[in-house]
Amino acid sequence: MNNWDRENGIAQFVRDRRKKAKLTQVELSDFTGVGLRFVRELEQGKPNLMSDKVNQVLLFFGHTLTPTPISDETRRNMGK
Amino acid sequence: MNNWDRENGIAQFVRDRRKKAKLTQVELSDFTGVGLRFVRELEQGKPNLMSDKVNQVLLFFGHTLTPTPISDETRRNMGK
DNA sequence: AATTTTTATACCTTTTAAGGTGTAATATCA
DNA sequence: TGATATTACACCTTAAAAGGTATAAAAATT
Repeated sequence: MNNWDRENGIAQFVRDRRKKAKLTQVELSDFTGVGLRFVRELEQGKPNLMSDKVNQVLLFFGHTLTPTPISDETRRNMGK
Repeated sequence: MNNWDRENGIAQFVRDRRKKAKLTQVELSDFTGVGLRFVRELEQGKPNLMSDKVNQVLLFFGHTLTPTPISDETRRNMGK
Protein backbone atom coordinates (compact mmCIF):
# COMPACT_ATOMS: atom_id res chain seq x y z
CA MET A 1 0.00 0.00 0.00
CA ASN A 2 1.08 3.53 -0.65
CA ASN A 3 0.48 6.35 1.78
CA TRP A 4 -0.78 8.96 -0.65
CA ASP A 5 -3.58 11.31 0.26
CA ARG A 6 -6.65 10.42 -1.73
CA GLU A 7 -8.42 13.34 -0.14
CA ASN A 8 -6.05 15.88 -1.60
CA GLY A 9 -7.64 18.61 -3.67
CA ILE A 10 -6.71 17.60 -7.16
CA ALA A 11 -7.31 13.92 -6.63
CA GLN A 12 -10.73 14.53 -5.20
CA PHE A 13 -11.61 16.98 -7.91
CA VAL A 14 -10.84 14.58 -10.74
CA ARG A 15 -12.52 11.58 -9.16
CA ASP A 16 -15.58 13.64 -8.40
CA ARG A 17 -15.85 15.11 -11.87
CA ARG A 18 -15.21 11.81 -13.58
CA LYS A 19 -17.93 10.10 -11.56
CA LYS A 20 -20.37 12.89 -12.31
CA ALA A 21 -19.54 12.50 -15.99
CA LYS A 22 -20.21 8.75 -15.69
CA LEU A 23 -16.82 7.87 -17.04
CA THR A 24 -14.44 5.07 -16.18
CA GLN A 25 -10.74 5.69 -15.62
CA VAL A 26 -10.10 4.01 -18.95
CA GLU A 27 -12.44 6.36 -20.75
CA LEU A 28 -10.97 9.41 -19.10
CA SER A 29 -7.54 8.18 -20.07
CA ASP A 30 -8.68 7.81 -23.67
CA PHE A 31 -10.43 11.13 -23.86
CA THR A 32 -7.63 13.13 -22.29
CA GLY A 33 -4.75 11.31 -23.90
CA VAL A 34 -2.86 10.64 -20.69
CA GLY A 35 -1.95 7.12 -19.70
CA LEU A 36 -4.31 5.01 -17.65
CA ARG A 37 -1.65 4.67 -14.99
CA PHE A 38 -1.51 8.40 -14.70
CA VAL A 39 -5.23 8.75 -14.17
CA ARG A 40 -5.03 6.20 -11.39
CA GLU A 41 -2.07 7.76 -9.64
CA LEU A 42 -3.68 11.16 -10.00
CA GLU A 43 -6.92 10.02 -8.39
CA GLN A 44 -5.07 8.23 -5.64
CA GLY A 45 -3.26 11.38 -4.67
CA LYS A 46 0.26 10.76 -5.88
CA PRO A 47 2.01 13.87 -4.62
CA ASN A 48 4.42 14.53 -7.45
CA LEU A 49 2.90 14.91 -10.88
CA MET A 50 3.85 16.66 -14.07
CA SER A 51 1.84 19.84 -14.24
CA ASP A 52 0.95 19.69 -17.91
CA LYS A 53 -0.31 16.14 -17.59
CA VAL A 54 -2.54 17.27 -14.77
CA ASN A 55 -3.72 20.15 -16.90
CA GLN A 56 -4.39 17.78 -19.77
CA VAL A 57 -6.94 16.09 -17.53
CA LEU A 58 -8.29 19.22 -15.87
CA LEU A 59 -8.83 20.85 -19.23
CA PHE A 60 -11.28 18.10 -20.07
CA PHE A 61 -13.36 19.39 -17.18
CA GLY A 62 -12.89 23.02 -18.13
CA HIS A 63 -10.34 23.68 -15.43
CA THR A 64 -6.64 24.39 -15.10
CA LEU A 65 -4.03 24.58 -12.36
CA THR A 66 -3.56 28.07 -11.01
CA PRO A 67 -1.96 29.52 -7.90
CA THR A 68 -4.63 30.31 -5.35
CA PRO A 69 -4.34 31.68 -1.84
CA ILE A 70 -4.05 28.96 0.77
CA SER A 71 -6.85 30.49 2.78
CA ASP A 72 -9.07 29.95 -0.23
CA GLU A 73 -8.04 26.36 -0.63
CA THR A 74 -10.97 25.07 1.33
CA ARG A 75 -13.30 26.41 -1.28
CA ARG A 76 -11.31 25.08 -4.18
CA ASN A 77 -14.13 22.78 -5.21
CA MET A 78 -16.62 25.56 -5.13
CA GLY A 79 -17.40 24.88 -8.79
CA LYS A 80 -19.91 22.24 -7.58
CA MET B 1 16.34 30.13 -27.37
CA ASN B 2 13.42 28.23 -26.06
CA ASN B 3 9.86 28.96 -27.04
CA TRP B 4 8.28 28.86 -23.60
CA ASP B 5 5.55 31.24 -22.61
CA ARG B 6 6.87 33.68 -20.05
CA GLU B 7 3.42 35.21 -19.83
CA ASN B 8 1.85 32.01 -18.59
CA GLY B 9 -0.01 32.29 -15.31
CA ILE B 10 2.32 30.54 -12.93
CA ALA B 11 5.48 32.03 -14.38
CA GLN B 12 4.10 35.52 -14.16
CA PHE B 13 2.79 34.98 -10.67
CA VAL B 14 6.13 33.86 -9.29
CA ARG B 15 8.17 36.55 -11.02
CA ASP B 16 5.75 39.19 -9.88
CA ARG B 17 5.69 38.04 -6.29
CA ARG B 18 9.42 37.60 -6.12
CA LYS B 19 10.02 41.11 -7.42
CA LYS B 20 7.54 42.55 -4.96
CA ALA B 21 9.36 40.72 -2.18
CA LYS B 22 12.65 42.22 -3.43
CA LEU B 23 14.24 38.82 -3.78
CA THR B 24 16.69 37.46 -6.32
CA GLN B 25 16.19 34.10 -7.97
CA VAL B 26 19.05 32.79 -5.86
CA GLU B 27 17.39 33.91 -2.66
CA LEU B 28 14.05 32.44 -3.64
CA SER B 29 15.84 29.23 -4.46
CA ASP B 30 17.46 29.21 -1.03
CA PHE B 31 14.31 30.08 0.87
CA THR B 32 12.10 27.56 -0.88
CA GLY B 33 14.62 24.76 -1.12
CA VAL B 34 14.18 24.18 -4.83
CA GLY B 35 17.12 24.39 -7.18
CA LEU B 36 18.08 27.66 -8.80
CA ARG B 37 17.60 26.10 -12.19
CA PHE B 38 14.06 25.26 -11.28
CA VAL B 39 13.23 28.82 -10.26
CA ARG B 40 14.54 30.02 -13.57
CA GLU B 41 12.69 27.49 -15.68
CA LEU B 42 9.57 28.18 -13.67
CA GLU B 43 9.76 31.92 -14.25
CA GLN B 44 10.53 31.45 -17.92
CA GLY B 45 7.40 29.43 -18.40
CA LYS B 46 8.69 25.91 -18.84
CA PRO B 47 5.47 24.04 -19.56
CA ASN B 48 6.17 20.79 -17.80
CA LEU B 49 6.98 21.05 -14.12
CA MET B 50 6.60 18.77 -11.15
CA SER B 51 3.59 19.91 -9.22
CA ASP B 52 5.05 19.62 -5.74
CA LYS B 53 8.10 21.61 -6.70
CA VAL B 54 5.84 24.35 -7.96
CA ASN B 55 3.89 24.18 -4.73
CA GLN B 56 7.10 24.38 -2.76
CA VAL B 57 7.61 27.81 -4.32
CA LEU B 58 3.98 28.92 -4.25
CA LEU B 59 3.71 28.01 -0.59
CA PHE B 60 6.36 30.59 0.14
CA PHE B 61 3.92 33.15 -1.19
CA GLY B 62 0.96 31.66 0.63
CA HIS B 63 -0.46 30.00 -2.44
CA THR B 64 -0.94 26.54 -3.86
CA LEU B 65 -1.93 24.95 -7.15
CA THR B 66 -5.61 24.19 -7.41
CA PRO B 67 -7.98 23.40 -10.25
CA THR B 68 -9.88 26.51 -11.21
CA PRO B 69 -12.43 27.09 -13.94
CA ILE B 70 -10.88 28.27 -17.16
CA SER B 71 -13.28 31.16 -17.35
CA ASP B 72 -11.86 32.34 -14.05
CA GLU B 73 -8.32 32.06 -15.21
CA THR B 74 -8.10 35.69 -16.15
CA ARG B 75 -8.60 36.65 -12.53
CA ARG B 76 -6.08 34.18 -11.21
CA ASN B 77 -3.84 36.94 -9.99
CA MET B 78 -6.68 38.65 -8.21
CA GLY B 79 -4.75 38.27 -4.94
CA LYS B 80 -2.80 41.36 -6.00
C1' DA C 1 -24.00 -16.07 -5.70
C1' DA C 2 -21.84 -15.81 -10.17
C1' DT C 3 -20.35 -12.92 -13.95
C1' DT C 4 -18.76 -8.72 -15.63
C1' DT C 5 -16.89 -4.32 -15.02
C1' DT C 6 -14.03 -1.22 -12.79
C1' DT C 7 -10.26 -0.10 -9.91
C1' DA C 8 -5.87 -1.14 -7.60
C1' DT C 9 -1.15 -3.12 -7.32
C1' DA C 10 3.41 -4.73 -9.24
C1' DC C 11 6.71 -5.55 -12.64
C1' DC C 12 9.97 -3.33 -16.19
C1' DT C 13 11.47 0.26 -19.75
C1' DT C 14 11.71 4.75 -21.56
C1' DT C 15 11.50 9.50 -21.08
C1' DT C 16 12.44 13.71 -18.96
C1' DA C 17 12.47 16.92 -15.02
C1' DA C 18 15.67 18.49 -11.58
C1' DG C 19 19.99 19.73 -9.98
C1' DG C 20 24.87 21.20 -10.23
C1' DT C 21 28.20 23.89 -12.48
C1' DG C 22 30.30 26.89 -15.73
C1' DT C 23 29.81 30.59 -19.09
C1' DA C 24 27.51 34.33 -21.53
C1' DA C 25 24.32 37.92 -21.68
C1' DT C 26 21.69 41.51 -19.51
C1' DA C 27 20.69 44.75 -15.99
C1' DT C 28 22.03 47.76 -12.09
C1' DC C 29 24.75 51.08 -10.06
C1' DA C 30 29.00 53.70 -8.84
C1' DT D 1 31.81 53.71 -18.79
C1' DG D 2 33.52 50.21 -15.88
C1' DA D 3 32.44 47.10 -12.02
C1' DT D 4 29.06 44.29 -9.84
C1' DA D 5 24.96 41.79 -9.52
C1' DT D 6 21.39 39.30 -11.58
C1' DT D 7 19.49 36.51 -15.06
C1' DA D 8 19.76 33.38 -19.07
C1' DC D 9 21.73 29.54 -21.58
C1' DA D 10 24.41 25.02 -22.25
C1' DC D 11 26.65 21.10 -20.82
C1' DC D 12 26.18 16.42 -18.10
C1' DT D 13 24.41 13.23 -14.34
C1' DT D 14 20.97 11.45 -11.43
C1' DA D 15 16.42 10.62 -9.86
C1' DA D 16 11.88 9.75 -10.69
C1' DA D 17 7.54 10.25 -13.43
C1' DA D 18 5.00 8.21 -17.21
C1' DG D 19 3.63 4.48 -19.81
C1' DG D 20 2.57 -0.39 -20.99
C1' DT D 21 1.08 -4.69 -19.48
C1' DA D 22 -0.32 -8.34 -16.54
C1' DT D 23 -2.51 -9.77 -12.29
C1' DA D 24 -5.29 -9.19 -8.18
C1' DA D 25 -8.82 -7.02 -5.64
C1' DA D 26 -13.08 -4.68 -5.21
C1' DA D 27 -17.64 -3.01 -7.07
C1' DA D 28 -21.37 -3.31 -9.71
C1' DT D 29 -24.79 -5.81 -12.39
C1' DT D 30 -27.57 -9.79 -13.37
